[in-house]
Amino acid sequence: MPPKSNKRAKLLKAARKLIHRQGFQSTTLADIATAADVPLGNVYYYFKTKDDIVRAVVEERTQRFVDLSGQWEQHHDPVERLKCFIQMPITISRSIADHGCPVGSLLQELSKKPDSSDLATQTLQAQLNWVIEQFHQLGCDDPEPLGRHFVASLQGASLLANTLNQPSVIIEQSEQLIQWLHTVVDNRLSIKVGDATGPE
Amino acid sequence: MPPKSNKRAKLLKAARKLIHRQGFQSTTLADIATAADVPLGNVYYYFKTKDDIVRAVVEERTQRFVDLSGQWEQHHDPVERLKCFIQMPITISRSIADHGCPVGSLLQELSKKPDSSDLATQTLQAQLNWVIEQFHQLGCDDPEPLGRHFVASLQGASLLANTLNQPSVIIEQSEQLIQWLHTVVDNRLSIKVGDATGPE
DNA sequence: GTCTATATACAGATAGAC
DNA sequence: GTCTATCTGTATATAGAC
Repeated sequence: MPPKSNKRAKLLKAARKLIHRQGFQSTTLADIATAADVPLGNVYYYFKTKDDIVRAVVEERTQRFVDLSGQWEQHHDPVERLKCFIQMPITISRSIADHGCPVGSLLQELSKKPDSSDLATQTLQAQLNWVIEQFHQLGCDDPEPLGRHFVASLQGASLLANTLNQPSVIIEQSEQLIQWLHTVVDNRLSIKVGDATGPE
Repeated sequence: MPPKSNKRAKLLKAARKLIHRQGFQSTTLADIATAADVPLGNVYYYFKTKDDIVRAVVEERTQRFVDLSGQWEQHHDPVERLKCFIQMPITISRSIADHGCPVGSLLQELSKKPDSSDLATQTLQAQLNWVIEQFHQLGCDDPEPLGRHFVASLQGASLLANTLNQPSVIIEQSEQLIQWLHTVVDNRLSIKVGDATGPE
């Protein structure tokens, strides 16, 4: 347990950063090795192939989201949890304006790669499922389209912020999304109040 | 003027298709040459470098949008023109579900390439400017955020349709966008009616 | 576990005959 | 203008010493 090397972690961290900045294909193993301060030949002790590295990066990102969303469970109101979700891209809006959404841009690249489509969509799928679950818990009759709109809005905002190189686009569109979220919740309440067939 | 070879056009067409399916970096000149039925060495007579090819593809796409939007001028109502815009992704929704938005996915890839950011964003910038102009002509006080929301919604929908491999996501989100468009127009009218400082 | 040196493959680009 | 053969660089991956 003790002197276990941290080289694998250093490689993963370097890979995550470089893949976000340069894309997967443009990032060479030599780039990653140099950034992690590990000799090139040693990389293969930790990862059999380059594909193994990107798989580890994606799975780490997915796990990170699972952990984060777990923390958000402390909020009893799903609306508050969804606002936590919106806060994510706002926090890294500078980085998104510079290099795109780390989830969305890698998804686009990997989805064009043969035999990688499951891996490609893994993180966004997890986010989408979680978001839909929140709308479900809010008692929305049809949570799927709402969840898709929610996730699509943020992905679209990220792409546009990247296009214009303006982090403010993320903030601006997030505000519009929060307004939309409130109208959705308000409509649902008014329906529930007047609808004897609703839950409770 | 007479027997001018069509090889350049065939190469461009093949490049457009392959870049959309495989991405720019994964598409080799040999791929393009084979698909266009042109010997590899002959490609360089028409395009100095591989970067020249992708530049031509992007500029062709931008020009195509300019031509299309020009046709839409026959509609006097900007709302009708915006609906024409929405119709674009719907028409190719199967293709988007399979390979992503041809504009958005190439943008993400090129924007990570050094010295390509202007080219990368060219087509989406043209679309965004045109959309904003429509909201401006509608008399909206603040057309920029509205235009960004409009474009972001469709890009987000395309990414999600690709993620889920479901063309229906495009249709579904487009319907939500049209509803939103109508509320924007209705609000603008009610404000204009009650606002003595408005235009006219 | 770590690292140097290198094998292998392939893609962009060029030379030069026709 | 067209095409074959090939050069050159570079990236993944491996061999094998330590």
